[in-house]
Parts: sequence; C-alpha cells; structure tokens
Amino acid sequence: MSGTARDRGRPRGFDADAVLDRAVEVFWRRGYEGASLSDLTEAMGINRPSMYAAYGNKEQLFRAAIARYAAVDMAYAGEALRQETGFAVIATFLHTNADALTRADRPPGCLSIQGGLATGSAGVAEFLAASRLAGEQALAERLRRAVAEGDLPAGTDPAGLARYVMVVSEGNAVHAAAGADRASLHRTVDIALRAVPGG
Amino acid sequence: MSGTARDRGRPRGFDADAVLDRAVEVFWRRGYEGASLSDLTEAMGINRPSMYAAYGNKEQLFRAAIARYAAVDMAYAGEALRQETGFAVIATFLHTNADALTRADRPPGCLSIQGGLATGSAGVAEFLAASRLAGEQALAERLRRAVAEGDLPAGTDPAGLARYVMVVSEGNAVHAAAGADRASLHRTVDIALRAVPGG
DNA sequence: CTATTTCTGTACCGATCGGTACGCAAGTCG
DNA sequence: CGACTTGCGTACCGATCGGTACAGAAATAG
Repeated sequence: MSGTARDRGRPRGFDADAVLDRAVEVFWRRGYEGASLSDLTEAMGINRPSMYAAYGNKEQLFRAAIARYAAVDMAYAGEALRQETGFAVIATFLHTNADALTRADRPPGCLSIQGGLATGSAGVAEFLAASRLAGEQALAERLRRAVAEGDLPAGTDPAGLARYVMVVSEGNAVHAAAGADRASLHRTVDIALRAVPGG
Repeated sequence: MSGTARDRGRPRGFDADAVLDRAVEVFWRRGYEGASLSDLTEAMGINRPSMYAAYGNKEQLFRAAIARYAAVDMAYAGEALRQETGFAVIATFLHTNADALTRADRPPGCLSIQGGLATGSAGVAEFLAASRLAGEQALAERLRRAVAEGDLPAGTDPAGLARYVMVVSEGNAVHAAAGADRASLHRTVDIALRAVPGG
C-alpha cells in the first residue's frame, strides 16, 4: 500500500504543463485544423504515442490547451472583474485585453477565435463558443451587481452591456490577428467606452 | 473570324455563377481548410476536373467565392455608404450587417471571418484581412467626407471611427457564428451607436 | 535477481487530402 | 461528312492526415 500504484513503471520524460504551453502556441497560430499532429508533437518535443498516452487524442489535447490558455493568457480577465466599479471593470477588461492581443511573445489575436470558428469537427467550434459565453456571463453577473450597487445607472441592461463588451473584444481580436498594432486597439477601446455609462 | 475561337468545342454544362454560389456556402460553413474538394464539388454538382478547368485550384476558387460573396452578400455595405450623414452611414451599416449575419437562408456569421482567420496556407488569411481592410478604408473615406461636410463634429478621427465600426461588425460576426440571434445583435448595435457622435 | 508496470521510439495503418492523366462526349468549323 | 476544339467522368497520383501496434527502455515491488 505504499506506492499508490501510480509511481510504478517508467516515469514520464517531460513536464506536461510546459509541453502543453507549446501546443497552445501552435493551435493559436494555425487553428485547430491547421495544426497537424506533426506540427504539434514537433513543437512539444515529444513523440506521437507520448502525446496520445498523456492527452487521449487531438481534440482532447486542444481542450486541455484551451484550459491552459484560459488559466495563463486570460488571467487578466479575472483581474478586471475585481475592479471596484462597473465602468472600471469594463475599461480595465478592454484595455488589458488589447494588450493581451498584441503581446510580442505570443501570437497575435485570441486562441478562442483563431482556434476555429468554422471547423470540420463540429464539437470544436461549439466548445469554443461555450467557453467564450462563460466569460460573457461572468461579466454580466459582475455588471448586474454594479447596477444593484448603483455605480451603473438603474435601467442598464447588464447582459446586453456585457455582450457589447465581448463584441468589442472579439472584434479587436480579429483585427489583432490581421496585424493591427497595440495603439490602434487602444484607440478603438477608447471610442467603445463612450457607449458605456460613465464613459 | 466569326467565332472568336471561344464558342468552339463542347459548351460548359453548368452556370459558373450559380455553381460558385454553392461553393460560397460551403466555404462559409466550413472555412477554407474545413471545406474539402469533395465537399465543394458535391455541393457544386460538378466533377473535380470541371472545377479545376473553370477556376484553377482550391485557393483560386476560394478567391472567386469571396468576390462573389462581396458582390452578392455584402451589397448592403455599398447601400450604407450612400446614406446622407455620417451617423446614418454607420447606423445603417451596422444594422443591415446584423441582418446579413443572421439571414435564415444563409449560414450564420460572415464568410470573411469564418473562412479562415488562422489557416495553414498563409495567403488565405492575408487575403481575407486585406479585403476586410478595403471595406474599412472605404468607410473611413466616407466618414472623412462627413467630417468635412460638418455632419460629424470637427476633430473626429474618421479612420479610428471606421475601425471601431468594423470591430463591432466583426465581433457581431463572431457572435452570430456562435448562434446569437438577430435581436441580440441589434441590441449590441444600439449600444455601440452611443459611442458615435450623433448617437 | 525476476516480475511487473509504464513510458519512449520506430515504423506503420487506412482514410482522406489537393490535384491530374486520359479517353469519351458534345459541340463548331471547313 | 470528317477535323478540330473543348468540357465531362473515371480512375488514379503521391503526400499527408489522425491514430496505433509493438518492441525495447526505465523505473518500482518483491
């Protein structure tokens, strides 16, 4: 009963998280279908069977990559939700988002959108849409509180405003992927904020 | 010299434009990489060699499909540019765009974005980005005139405003592809218009 | 030590990818 | 009527796709 039947056998020769980061980057640049297993395993530095043993198959690897992406590259969103006022939440989210979309050490744009809006395997696009929707709902919840607390005007529709914010963020992601620079994204955010009560 | 060496030989057994419309729909639904030649030729109702003879190869077929899409499914954009004031141009564009993104007889979203943000063949994404940019510049030109004519406030940045409008439109396209309904797109547009001088 | 378990690397699987060779059908020319 | 030109349909090409069988290597358990 000492070894919990898990430490037996040959130990894994790679760090699963570190290797997953390389997969994130490949999916981000090439999309789900554009990233072949050869691309992925080469970037990850492991062989194909090791990848299958660790993650199952390509789609499960992609889902793991999205989870890792959300935890690492979208941490700024959680930060934004912790701002004190509804307007500050939105302004912080959009501006930090603009920065995240144009980091020099990462692919431009957003993995959730680059990954595959239109893809042969139906599950992938729906999975991505669902994870974006989860973020939108978290924002709507925060804005609902802002209305209740009075720092957004009574009568403001929190869900509609949250959707607007996500639309701006996703549109910026499309522009960033097409090569728009950081300053122009921030300029767009400044215009967009004029539509937000308090801006 | 009667027949200009073009009417000779067996005549083509299909209407090139009608067949291209079917290709548009396949690319729209599945993206550039997700649409296989088998998918395409089956939907077009022609054989592979007929497609190659008529269009060259898959990428040229895609470019032809984009051109056809711009002429047919984005005609509303030209209409919007002909509105009388800068605000009317933007409002008309965004609202007719919301309708176009959710037509019952067409795939949801926008071919230019569904087609392939991230794709293996580098040329495709750049071509799509360039065609979106052309629309943005046409809008900027129209808004520049609106500032000159005084129906947008002096000091308004036409290029920045045009980019903002395209960002909203592209963000809405992402949402439409994920299944958002027409009403919620229009609600987003109404919020977005509050950022536009005159809204 | 041997037995057992688990990971690694090679080498391969059938399916599908984009693209094409080639013979036949269907027209216009003289 | 041939002679010629062009599109159509079958049947196929090499390359690459996602996924795996299998044997050897590296660890623990006894």
